Amino acid sequence: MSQPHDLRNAGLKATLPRLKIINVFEQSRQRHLTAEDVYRQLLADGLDVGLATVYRVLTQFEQAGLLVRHHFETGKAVFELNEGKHHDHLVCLQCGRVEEFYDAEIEKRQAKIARERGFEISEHALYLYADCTKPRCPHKKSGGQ
Amino acid sequence: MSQPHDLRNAGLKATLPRLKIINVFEQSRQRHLTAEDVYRQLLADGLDVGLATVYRVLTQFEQAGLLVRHHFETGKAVFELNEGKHHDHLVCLQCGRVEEFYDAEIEKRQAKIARERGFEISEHALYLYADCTKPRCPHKKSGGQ
DNA sequence: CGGGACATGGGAATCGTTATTATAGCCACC
DNA sequence: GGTGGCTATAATAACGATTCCCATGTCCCG
Repeated sequence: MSQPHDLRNAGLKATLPRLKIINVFEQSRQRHLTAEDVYRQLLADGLDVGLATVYRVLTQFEQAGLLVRHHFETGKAVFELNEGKHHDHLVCLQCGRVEEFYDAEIEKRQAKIARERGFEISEHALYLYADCTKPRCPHKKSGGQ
Repeated sequence: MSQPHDLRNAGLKATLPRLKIINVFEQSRQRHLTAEDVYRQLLADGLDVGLATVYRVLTQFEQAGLLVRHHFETGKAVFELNEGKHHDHLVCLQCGRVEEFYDAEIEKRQAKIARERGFEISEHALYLYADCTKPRCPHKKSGGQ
């Protein structure tokens, strides 16, 4: 589990809510969590935290580079631990699970397209939405935490 | 401009708000409009329409396949006419304008990635977010119409 | 043209998220 | 180890985007 040290390195005080929030991500079997997910998990763990604090801390963690924020297509934001290696997302519309992938050729062509139009890519988001209707859909929609 | 017939084909009554909303998209020089954009344009055109109606109709049009909805990263939805040809989006973070592009190689590799993992892509979204800090940023944030 | 079904408008409600503010917790310094 | 000062927190209000609700208006088949 995360050490106070991690937070200090990120320029953040090691408060209980912050430590617990990092912990939720490290313990969760779902990589991608909404603010609401994190909030409910904290309450379930017996920590009486405010929803506003969860939002504030998630944003701070994103700015500190500890988390990455995604918007998928629902309109609600989801967060995942930032492990340094960029990847894109394949979202299964049947079970809601998210698979990650990386394709160097796609990355290369994205950069080329932007360059041709006189832009510097600052970030990008590639989401594939798929139906895995086959019986062997690898994931079940878990009831979650 | 759109005919009542178009709407009837889509299974929708040809009401004045609906006809006008289609018209706003056909007349606008901005391809991508928010519900608010459409609403303000209708008021400017002298049609006393309700915002709720705009949202309702945009959703109906999306379901009928007349419009496509995107979420970019702002959280607000934008709509564009569905002209049948798929494309991806390059979003300028400076001026808010959207450029469209299509890259066959990227499309091919997306399909391949999904296939390798046993998925059928039902739709996908590729957004490149860019800073065009150069003085020659090709678009100014227009006040609209 | 008239009746019935459906669409509309207006405002209130909802949802996700952010701002506000008085109180509580963290930690550098002693 | 205590304590001051500064920052983080909880609670709630505010917020913008979107949806719901329902009395009224509009469309269209006959």
